Formats: sequence, structure tokens, C-alpha cells
Amino acid sequence: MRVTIREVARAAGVSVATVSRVLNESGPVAGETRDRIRRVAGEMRYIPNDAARSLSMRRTGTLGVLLPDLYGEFFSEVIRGLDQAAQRARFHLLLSSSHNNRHDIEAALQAMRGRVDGLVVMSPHIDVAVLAANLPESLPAVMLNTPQSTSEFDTLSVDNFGGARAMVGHLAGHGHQRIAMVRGPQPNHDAEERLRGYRTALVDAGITPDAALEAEGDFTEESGYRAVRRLLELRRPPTAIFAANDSTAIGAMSALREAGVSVPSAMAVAGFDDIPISRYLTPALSSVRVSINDLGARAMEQLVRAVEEQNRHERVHQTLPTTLVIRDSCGVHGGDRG
Amino acid sequence: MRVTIREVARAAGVSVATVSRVLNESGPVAGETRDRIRRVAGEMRYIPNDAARSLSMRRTGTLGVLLPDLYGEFFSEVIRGLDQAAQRARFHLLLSSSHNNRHDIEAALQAMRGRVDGLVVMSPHIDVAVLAANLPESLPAVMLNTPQSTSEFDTLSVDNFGGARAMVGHLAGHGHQRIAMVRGPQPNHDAEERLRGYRTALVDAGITPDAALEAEGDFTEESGYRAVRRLLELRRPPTAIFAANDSTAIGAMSALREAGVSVPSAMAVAGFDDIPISRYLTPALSSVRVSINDLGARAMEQLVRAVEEQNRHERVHQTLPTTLVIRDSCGVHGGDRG
DNA sequence: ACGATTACTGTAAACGGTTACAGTCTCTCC
DNA sequence: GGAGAGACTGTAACCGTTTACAGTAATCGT
Repeated sequence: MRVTIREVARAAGVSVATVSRVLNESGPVAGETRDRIRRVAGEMRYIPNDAARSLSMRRTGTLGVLLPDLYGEFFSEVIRGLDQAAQRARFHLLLSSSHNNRHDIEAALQAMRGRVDGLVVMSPHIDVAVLAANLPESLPAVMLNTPQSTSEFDTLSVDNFGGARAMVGHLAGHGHQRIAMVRGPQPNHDAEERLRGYRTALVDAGITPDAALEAEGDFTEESGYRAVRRLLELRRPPTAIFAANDSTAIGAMSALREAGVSVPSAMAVAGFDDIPISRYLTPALSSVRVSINDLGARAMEQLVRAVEEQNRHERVHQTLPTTLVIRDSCGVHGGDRG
Repeated sequence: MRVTIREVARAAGVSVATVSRVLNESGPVAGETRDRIRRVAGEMRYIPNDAARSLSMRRTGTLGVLLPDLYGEFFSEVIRGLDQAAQRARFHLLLSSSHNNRHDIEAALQAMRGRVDGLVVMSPHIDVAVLAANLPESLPAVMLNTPQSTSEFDTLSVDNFGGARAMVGHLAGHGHQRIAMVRGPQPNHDAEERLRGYRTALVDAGITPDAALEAEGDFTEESGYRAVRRLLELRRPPTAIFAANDSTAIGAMSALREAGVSVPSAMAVAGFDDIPISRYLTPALSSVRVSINDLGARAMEQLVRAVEEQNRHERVHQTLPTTLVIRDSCGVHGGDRG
């Protein structure tokens, strides 16, 4: 079958220990011997069996990533950040996505433990307790955008509340009194926090939140499209729409165009996430910028740290700041391409 | 440390073989014994060590995926397809992305072999020979959108040529004589095939391809934006623009809007890929539809088949068909949301 | 009544690496 | 010249599973 370290050792006339030492640079080996072993191993196309190595070393060199349903540009960016950070730390990435209900998540956790050194879990809609119950406590884990902060795991989230509050505050500050929001899915922590930020901003501005202006949505373009059609049917439609994320905003703008409502003159629109495409839309979308790539990279870096410290470190809870990116769609100034 | 199968066996008063049989349902075990073992294993929070299992079984249960730089919605969709198919077949996914040059790819291949049962490689810009040289020939592999077809690996690609030809033919059929193309990156097989389709369609329509109308691009919005600015400076600008992909088309439309050129009345625009967002753009983007999700899923299914047949199967070469999706941006009919 | 099957269980040998430990040889320093 | 250190190498135990093989007891068919 496949070439093993023993065969390489025999062919090179040394012991397996020496071969191992050469290949891992883990001990002194005479120059000539080292060269010979390298040459022989190359000629024989020797490939170390990683399972054997993991078993012996008690580490897999692999970190797991659990994601909800992949959707749109957002996840490309997250994965990219995760992957780059993992590569820098010389870890592999085991990916599992499309986990939306509790049962899926549990199954995925079960399947992953035992084959990774640590885990990044992004589950904006699942209780931390479910995770804890399905993971050995010795396994390092970083939670991305989870509902509760917890003393068991490191957490990393986006300042959803602050970002939403700032954007809605911006709209209110420019004279809008009837500001609608297209909400995200329920239950979902990000969505809830953005809603809370929206309401708080209204109250800040002396506006009473109006349930009729909180339209349902689920982060998809389609949901933004449908929400806007409903909002336009109101007796007193809004003059501004804050969408729970950019995808939703895009769907919303599509519906407005179809209805002949021009943006931003007849309706201001703003989104959240600032996905790369936003600046290229017509009109360019105002949004709340989150460095999505950073989100992934930082989570992974934190996980690597946790693995190195064998999970004995102080738990860290980080919140990534957001910044307002004002472009054309909210109508408060001329067009840059920010 | 961690609980092993031996400790479970001892606690349950049986041998390790019996425990293994219960947990894998791989042999007859008395009902009562089975229940007891399950209970004890659960109570002890036993988690099988996957490395040991892989070593013993000589299979990892993991399939590798090698991708170029992740970008935009396209890769979310591919990964989603890959992941779903892998999950259905009960395989795990080891992901590695951002491999753009030969050196990166080689390193990634080296790192992956030995820890996966098979590999999906998407590298539209790397020679198949490089891959073959870095993989044991016994390792099943499926190539996605690679330049050459090859007798060594299964391949799967999109009908880039046919799709581009059809779209440009459509534009020409509606009277456009000066049709520009914003090209994809070089070298890149997808990009080259789309360019070839563009040129062929022009010739089909009796139009002589004009090098001045072939603007450089690299699949990003930014490159579409810049390309259009250059095209608009031509003495005789085009009346239609075929972008190498949707992201490029989005950048192009952004530049047109800025220049005050209205789409589609003053300039027709079409893209390629039909990413989900396209139908929601303003105006809705005409594009060449590829089922991106399918691309990933099929590749993974083919890989699973290859693994099951231990790579002794007949090599399969598939080409995914494309369909034209005509919306508003190319100006040949009224607006549906297709 | 007895051989053949069947159901269940245990022992121990793989799987292919890493590494503690011990051993040999050479060199340095008094 | 001998002790001690350092460089190099080999032996063999260990990591935690799976599974071939063998063994026992019960059941079945004739």
C-alpha cells in the first residue's frame, strides 16, 4: 500500500526515530544522514499518515468551524478571515455549515469533537447551554455572535446595538420622523440587537416606536422586497427604511424601484454590514460597516491562543466596533463612493 | 485525561471489542449489554478518538477542498453546495482557500494529502500537471473549472463558452454592433472561455472583434468600474457591455451611473453567473445563469463516488449547462424579476 | 443424541507515527 | 588518561481504535 516511515527507514539504512527526527526537525541528525533520508523519502514519495501522527502527538492540528446557513457575501468574508488566520497559525480548517436548528447543531458538534483541537461556533440563534452540553469542557471554543456572554467560552461579537442606534440616529438627525425597520430573523441575536438599537435611537430622538413600522424579515433580499411592499401599503408610509442587513436593503430598494418610489429623494434607505457590493449599488447604499474579515480572523486568532494555553486562560469577551458609512441611499449628502 | 474505550469497557464489565461493536453497530451484541454500554458511555461522556479510528480503519472520513481567493457571493454558494453534499455522504470537509500561485497550491496540497480521503480542487489558473505532481495517484480528486481536461482526474466545469456566446449573440441579435467585453483575470480558464465565447458570437453575427473593446478586468466590482471609465473615453464607445461576471457588471453599472449613462437605454449591460443579488439590482441584471450550488454539490458527489470506488472508476468529465436570464439591464424587454 | 449453525463475547494484533531512554562515539578539559 | 559533556542513533513503548480469530453456549434439524 502506501509507504510508511518504516520502509523509508529501511531504505535509508536508519531507524524510524531518525527519520522522524529529520522530517520534523526535532532532534540532532548528522548532515549526511539527513540529506540521504530527505532524498530517499522524496524518491519514495513518502507521505506521513496524519492520523498516526495525531494519535501519537495528541493533537490534530485542525480547528473546527460551525456556521449557520451560508448566505451571500457575508459568509465568504467570514470564512476568508477564519481561513487566513488558521493558515497563519498552521492549523487546518474543518468546516461545517447549514446548521439552523438545535438538532443539527448537536449532531454537528458530536461529529466534530474528537477530531479538532478547538472550535469556532457561530450560532446567533442557539443557546450557549446547548453548546456546553455537547462539548467536553476541555475543548477550547470561541463563540461568534452568540446571545449570551458566558464564562465558559471566549466570545466575539459585533456591536450590533451601537451600529443600529448610530445609523437610525443619523436618519432621525436629518429630519426623518417615520423611520421603518425591516427586521432580521427570529430568534437571532444579531437581529434582536439591531432592533433594540433602532428602538433606542428613536426614543433618543423623541420619537415613539411604532410597531406597524417594524416589518418582518429574515436577512434575505426576498424578505426585504416583500417587507417594503407591505410598508408602502400603510396609510402613512415611512420616509426612511433601516434594513437589518445589506441584503435586505437591496431587496428593499428593488421593491421601491418597482413601485416608482425614488431613493433617496422619496425614501431614504440604509443597511447593515457594508458588504463589498454596497458601494456599487444604484444608489450607493449607506450602511453600518463591520470588518467581516476581521470578525473571522480575530475569532480564529483567539481560538489559537486558547488552544496554545490549553484552555486554561482567562476568558475573553470582545465586541467589534462599527462605523457609519454614509453614501447616497440615505439622502443626506452628495455621492461619494466611500 | 480523556476517557478511552478501555475505561468504558471496564466500567461496563465487557471487552473493548464489545464496546466498539455497540458504538459502531458492527456486530451482534445482546440487547441488555448494548443498553448498558450505551448508558455507561454516555455517563462517562466518552468521545471516540478520531485519529485512532482513522488509523485503524485506514480512512479519514474527510474530504479536502482547495479554493482560490474567496470572493463575493459566488464562493458562498460553491461552498454551500460542497458542504451539503459532503454532509449527505457523511464526510467532513477540510477547507483551504486563498491559493493563487503555484507555490501556495503546492504547499496546500502537501499539507492536505495524508489527512483526506479525496480532494476537490478549484484552480482556474493552475496547470493540472502541477496537481498531479503533488498528489499520490491513488488519491481521488475532482477538478473544478480547470484548464485542461485530463485522463487522471474527474473534471467538472461550467459551459463558459456556450453561455458567453449565447448572451453576446442575444445582444447582437437585438441590434447592437459595438459590444464591449470586460474580461476576467489572466490566466484563468473561465475567463478565457468566456472571452472566446464573446468573440465567437461576434463573428457569428458578422461583426469583427475589436481589441479596443476588450477591456481588462479581474472579476471584481472595482475592475468593472475602472474598465467602464476607460471604455467611455473611446472615440466610439460601445452600446453594450458584456461583463465577465456579475460582480464586474455591478462595478460597470456603478461607473455608468456616475457618468450619467443610463442603463439600458444608453448602454446595455449583461453579466455572468447570475448570483442571487442580480435580480435585485437597479436595473435588474441580465446574466448567464449557472447553478453555482449545483457546481459544488456535483463535484462533491462525484468525489464521493470516486472514493467509494477507490479511484478505480472510469474518469468522468462533466460540463454544466448555462441558461440565459434576460432582465432589464440589457434593454430588450420590459422588467420582470425572473 | 449429535453435528451444524447461530449468537454472543474476548484476546490480541494490527494501524503508523513520536519520543523516552539508553547506548556509543568523539571531543574537551584538567 | 580519565571524567564529563555533547552529538548522534536505535529500541521499544505508547497513542486509542478496529477486527480477525477463536472460543463458548444455546438452538436447530434430523
